[in-house]
Amino acid sequence: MKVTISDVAKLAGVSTATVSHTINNTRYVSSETKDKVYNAIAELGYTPDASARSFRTGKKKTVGFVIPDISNKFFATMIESVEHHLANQSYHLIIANTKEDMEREATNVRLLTAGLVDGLLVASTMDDFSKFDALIPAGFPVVLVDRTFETKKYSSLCVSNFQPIYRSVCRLAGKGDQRIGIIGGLPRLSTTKERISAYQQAMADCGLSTDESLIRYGNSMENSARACLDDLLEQQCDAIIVTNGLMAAETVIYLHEKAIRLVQDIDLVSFIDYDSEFYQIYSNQMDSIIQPVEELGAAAAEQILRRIEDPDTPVFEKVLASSYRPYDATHTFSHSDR
Amino acid sequence: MKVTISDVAKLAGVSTATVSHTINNTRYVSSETKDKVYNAIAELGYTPDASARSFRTGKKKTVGFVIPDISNKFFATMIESVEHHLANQSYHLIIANTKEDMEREATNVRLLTAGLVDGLLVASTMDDFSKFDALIPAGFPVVLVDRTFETKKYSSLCVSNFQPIYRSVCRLAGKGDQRIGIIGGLPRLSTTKERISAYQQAMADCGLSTDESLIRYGNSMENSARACLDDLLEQQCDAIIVTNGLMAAETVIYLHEKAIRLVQDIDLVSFIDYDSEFYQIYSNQMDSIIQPVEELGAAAAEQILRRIEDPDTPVFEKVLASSYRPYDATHTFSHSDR
DNA sequence: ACCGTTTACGTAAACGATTTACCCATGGTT
DNA sequence: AACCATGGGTAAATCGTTTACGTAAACGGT
Repeated sequence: MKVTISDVAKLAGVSTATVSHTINNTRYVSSETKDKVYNAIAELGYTPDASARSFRTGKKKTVGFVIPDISNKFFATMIESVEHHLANQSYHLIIANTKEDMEREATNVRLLTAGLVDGLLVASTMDDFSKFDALIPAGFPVVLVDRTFETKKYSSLCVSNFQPIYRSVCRLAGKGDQRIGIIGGLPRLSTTKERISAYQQAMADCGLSTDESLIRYGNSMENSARACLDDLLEQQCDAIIVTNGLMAAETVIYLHEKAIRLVQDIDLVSFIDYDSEFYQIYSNQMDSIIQPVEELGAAAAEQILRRIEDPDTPVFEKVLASSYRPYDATHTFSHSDR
Repeated sequence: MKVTISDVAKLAGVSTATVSHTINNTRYVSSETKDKVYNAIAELGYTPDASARSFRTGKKKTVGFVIPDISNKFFATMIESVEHHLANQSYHLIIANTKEDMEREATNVRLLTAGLVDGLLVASTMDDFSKFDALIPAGFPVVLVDRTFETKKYSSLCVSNFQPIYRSVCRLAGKGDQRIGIIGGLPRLSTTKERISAYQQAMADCGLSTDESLIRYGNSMENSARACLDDLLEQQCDAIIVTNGLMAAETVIYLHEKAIRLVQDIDLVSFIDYDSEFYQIYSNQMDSIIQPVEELGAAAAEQILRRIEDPDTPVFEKVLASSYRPYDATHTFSHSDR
């Protein structure tokens, strides 16, 4: 049924070694022999079996991406970018969704590292490095993306979190806002910690109250921002900082429901996905923090491929700068047109 | 270095066959022997090698998903749904993005079917069935998703396109709209064809002009809706139908820029992603057509697994009903609050 | 005591590619 | 003429599992 390399060899009148070498360009083969081989391949419609190949060579030409939420635009764009750069090097991408569940992350990492992929990209939802570390076989190529741990054991790529938040607090303070609230993501994540601590430091530096009740945590899923907002509004906030694009959308919608106007009644600063419709609609009414997602994906793909090539590549860490964009009321899309 | 099944067998004092059988529950093993095996496995930290396994069995436990645009919310949600249902059966998902490029689709399908996956899900961007068909090895399990071809050669899952469009035209006509324009997706796609023909038929049935200039095609990428809108607005349209969520967002933004008000100045009907912020914000100002994406993904996963299990499963076709939701001005999110 | 039959496991041959080790011409050097 | 280098090819080992087949021991019935 299935046509194998020896069928080709037989038809071409050469050995399987020669067929393999001509296919893979792995040593000189005379052009006449090459022709014979290629003709036989064409005639039989032969395709080398990928399983057999990766079994023998140990290379699978795949990388895994363990990610918390595929349908979150931020991660979806990252997947797209990673896939694009991997495909260029003829690698394939296997994705595993964890829904911010540590158990699912563990299962997926175990499965993927057990011979399914050559390397792993992880945006981890783990609260503790050792839990994560325990899942990785010694020497397995891993690159942490977006979320990292304190250790220098694995390479990591992320996006600046501290600076844009710090700056935005300062700007709000400069405008006269006193009570500035913040909605963070899951408290266990490195990104959340960095953002919250930037906020706290900036508040302190600006001489503003660092009241605990101004800090709330959502989970970036299931509309959790609403509860946070209820709390913050009760605190009479002049401004609110939202630390991801999903919750930003929830926030805007909820404020509208409550008839609280952006700019006039409350200032909003938010992480937001640049390529979303949401950005286009609201970037004239709130300060935006934009993360370079494409670049993050590109760099992650590049790094994991490098580590797969040479597992002894020294650990690499990079922080890509996010950009902070104060709102511009003259932006093309203006609600006040109506 | 690597610990294999025979290391385990040796340590446990049994044969490799026994180890294999205990791991896979594939024949009776006494509980004492089982214990010996499991102890040896634990002691050595053995994990069966997936490549070797899939080489031997021919099963890779993966399915490929060839998709036109990962960062499009519609497809991202589908990926999420598919991944979820596959993971439940301990299958993995390999994704390949085509960006609506037929060449890339061809390459990806070829690569994936050459031993990388057990089955393939495709939302094809091909204009011609035979081009697609030529890529698929005989008997390879394939399920077409969302976009299909006229033939009954492959199973397909899609979403109703005709009915909601037909209904929306009738509703608009009933409201007194005369010139109803439509923005379709890529003309070569089955979804586009169905939607356009529903539109044409409904227009005719309602006694309205089926002027060609009321039909425009965008490409669901790179802001192509704007050009379409320019044309349609020139045609003095009372209403516009937009056939996917991405272009719907573009449309709303563009109309705002032009200070054309929804409802008052123009009626809008659009396919829209239910779980998007966009839906929450605008579903009170335009009629929505909502596709059951989750269900589509679930059904697709189920079908492809079935075909992988038994390639002789008769070809299966299903159309899931989209829902048509006339707008409700009393919807919670109301712009007029402001 | 003898002969099936079951129970519980072992032996060894695949699976299909890559790759190593080896071979045989041929031609050029001493 | 003996020797070596090299180009172009072959045969066979190898990767780690699964699985068809085999078999020894225990059992039970007559």
